Amino acid sequence: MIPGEVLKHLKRVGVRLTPQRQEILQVLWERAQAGGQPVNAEEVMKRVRKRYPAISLDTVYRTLATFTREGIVNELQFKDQSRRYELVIQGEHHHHLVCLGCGYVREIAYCPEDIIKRVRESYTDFKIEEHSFTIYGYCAECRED
Amino acid sequence: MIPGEVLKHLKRVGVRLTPQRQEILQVLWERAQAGGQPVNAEEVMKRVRKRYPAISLDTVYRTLATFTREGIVNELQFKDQSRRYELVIQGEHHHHLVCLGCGYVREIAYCPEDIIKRVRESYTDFKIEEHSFTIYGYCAECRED
DNA sequence: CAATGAAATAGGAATAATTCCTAATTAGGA
DNA sequence: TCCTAATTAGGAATTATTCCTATTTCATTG
Repeated sequence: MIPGEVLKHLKRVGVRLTPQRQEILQVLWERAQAGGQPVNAEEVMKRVRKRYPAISLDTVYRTLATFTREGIVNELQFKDQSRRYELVIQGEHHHHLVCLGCGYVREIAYCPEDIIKRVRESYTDFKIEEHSFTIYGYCAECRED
Repeated sequence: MIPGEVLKHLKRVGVRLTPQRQEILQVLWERAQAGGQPVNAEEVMKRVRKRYPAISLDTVYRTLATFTREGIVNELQFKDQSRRYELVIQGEHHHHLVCLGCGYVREIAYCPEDIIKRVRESYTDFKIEEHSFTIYGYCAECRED
């Protein structure tokens, strides 16, 4: 089930709850339940099409952008050039460990908050909005040595 | 002048020193001298063409990939979808503060080494190769409030 | 519960960034 | 100087994302 909170939030900020958006949310939710591997737009489209065959890729992109703007979704940009998305779980914050071989993503709970705080204090004219921290390497299956 | 060390390194690892590569290196070097704002491939091509009009974009991409592989260049991927590159200055390591308005990049010296260490220790089956840490926000000129 | 208007959608075209392909050229060791 | 594997130019192809526009629809209001 889609978290009721999210639906309430969308309603509150005046984002219409179309069936397409509900399906996309559903797909993201299922993904989060099934291990939290981030998805790209293409993948979201494929999954949504199983239940809603007419959805366009453009709608998926627009919706993901809207959800990102509303803080419901995180838009991730790794080195592999395609954006991936993950549902934001309430009050949770994490970073990623990405395998350069297979692309598998693991969450890491640590966050360099101390550095962000220091940067905020030393660059007072810069208004910090967000940050990304990603560690790349090779997982057990992909490493060669 | 291009750092002699880099040329030596390329020779040592068997990477041919073509005029195209020298020009690209020169451009990256000049960029580093002039404040260190990272460049994308298109920009590198434009600059190289001033002195070497025939160079192709493909060559620029290939060369930047080669340099990255050799550790001479850092390939950066910010949220704006285009890759940017910067010359690696010997023994120096830094991260970035990026303006979401104008794209201006500032270097930050702090690095979350402690976290990387901890991750290395707790995920022993994962072979860490690199990491990226970027703070996004708005610079003095672009912030609205 | 029907009308209405702004918001959202489908579908395809357009754009942007990057990579691929191939014949021709060239660096640099022998 | 010769030779060969590495590299290049140029354009085509691919991939990811955004734009465009006519049509549809949500959800508010009467």
